[in-house]
Amino acid sequence: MTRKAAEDYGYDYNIPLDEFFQFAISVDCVIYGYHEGKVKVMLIKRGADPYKGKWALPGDLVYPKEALDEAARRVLTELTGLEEIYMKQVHTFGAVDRHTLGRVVTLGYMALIEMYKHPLKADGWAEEVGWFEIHEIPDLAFDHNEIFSESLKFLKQSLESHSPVGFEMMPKKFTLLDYLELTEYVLNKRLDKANFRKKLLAQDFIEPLEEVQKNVKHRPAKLYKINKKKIELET
Amino acid sequence: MTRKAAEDYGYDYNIPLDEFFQFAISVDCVIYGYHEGKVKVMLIKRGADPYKGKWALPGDLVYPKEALDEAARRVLTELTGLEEIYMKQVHTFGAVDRHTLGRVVTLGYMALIEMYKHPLKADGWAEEVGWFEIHEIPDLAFDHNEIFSESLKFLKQSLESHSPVGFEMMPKKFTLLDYLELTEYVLNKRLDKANFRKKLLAQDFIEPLEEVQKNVKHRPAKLYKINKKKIELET
DNA sequence: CCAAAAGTGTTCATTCTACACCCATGG
DNA sequence: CCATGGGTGTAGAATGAACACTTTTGG
Repeated sequence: MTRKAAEDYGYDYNIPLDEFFQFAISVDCVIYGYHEGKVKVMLIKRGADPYKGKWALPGDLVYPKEALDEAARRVLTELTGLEEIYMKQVHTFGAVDRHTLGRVVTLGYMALIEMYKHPLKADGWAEEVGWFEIHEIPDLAFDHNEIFSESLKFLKQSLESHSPVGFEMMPKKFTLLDYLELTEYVLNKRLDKANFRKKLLAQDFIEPLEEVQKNVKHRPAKLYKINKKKIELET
Repeated sequence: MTRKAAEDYGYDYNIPLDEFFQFAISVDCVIYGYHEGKVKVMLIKRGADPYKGKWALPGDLVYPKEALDEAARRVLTELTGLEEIYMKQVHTFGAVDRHTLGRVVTLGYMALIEMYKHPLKADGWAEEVGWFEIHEIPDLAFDHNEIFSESLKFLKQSLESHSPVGFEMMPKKFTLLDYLELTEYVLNKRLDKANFRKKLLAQDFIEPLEEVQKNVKHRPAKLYKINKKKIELET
């Protein structure tokens, strides 16, 4: 692309247009899962410099012919083996010196998975994969702590307003008190059981099943499911 | 950057790393202003192809050594002559074919200005600058209608929850009913005057002045101002 | 006096919060 | 029977919605 061509397109710069086409784009995913009362985030340990040995968010560069959401979905699927993951773009970070390889602008995504489902596997550039409780995230590579914080802020807001995202971390059939536990853990505060139940059951996307818990040594809890069709109508 | 060097950094791709550094980044700003009861958005008319003659959001390519917010602020300042503009990154768009010049990923920003302050000026690549009522936005160039919609969604949410952003479009001293009018226009519905007052005055960042309106042929309204310090404490 | 917009008070309905209580199961 | 968690009811406070009313100015 010559400068003349660029001008025909409506640009008029003092530096050649090519200079602008030097960026790389990456996606970094904050993958949340719920396991035994705790919400955790999947991190990978970097196997090479920069930040060798540091934990980082899983991510990758976006291919030149790849859509942004597509790239995020690729990372998620490769890492977890799951399709159909809830995923949302949260914020874009692009400090000039955030990456040592060159100018890399990264899109932070938040993803929620049913943790028990996914077969953990280390990737090519990761030595190790681990799950960390969201309240005990270590120092991460690059600006990943900031990306994590933004995503957590969003997750908290969603749970506080009872918008139907937390369910993406639960199994298809779940009890209301499991979900209460998840919410309490993320928000880091106790909630009233009775009021929480009422609030949830008032939402019409949550539907009771005829089934109950098995093998518990107390009164078995009723199981519920999410009706995704009703969710889509709301938005 | 050679492939070997890239591998040292922890990347291992089948295509050379350079291939990834082909993107350009741009920022597109949805600039809102309030004038005579109506909220409007600033658009520029494109002077060249593609989309010659179409209205578009003001924006620009990000320079290789420039931070993202910095680029957005540059666009805003160049266009309006104002410093200190409220500005917020909203969403990033990057469909593969969204731009004819090459792969350009764009960050949508929302900005709010005190409209009466700014001296309108057409830019190099714009034939014309115009303000359009937010409920009558024409077909825009690129994916700019989508960027606009995202920003409007955010603005509506902010106003509904009475978070202190709409004030950025008002003069330093304003009446509560002016602000009511602004809110009604954006949300496109009538609100109860009395309840709106109570709600607003309950927020502690809004403070009454000793001053009142002048030259009106009815009971003059009290003027209020925003205490920015209190806003920062909240967030 | 009147017109016009500013500003207040009251009522009723809805939602939130706290907390006490009952229920079903395994052992 | 008890322990354990599941599940319900209710009273009082806080908030929201609707609407009638009073106040202050210019003319």
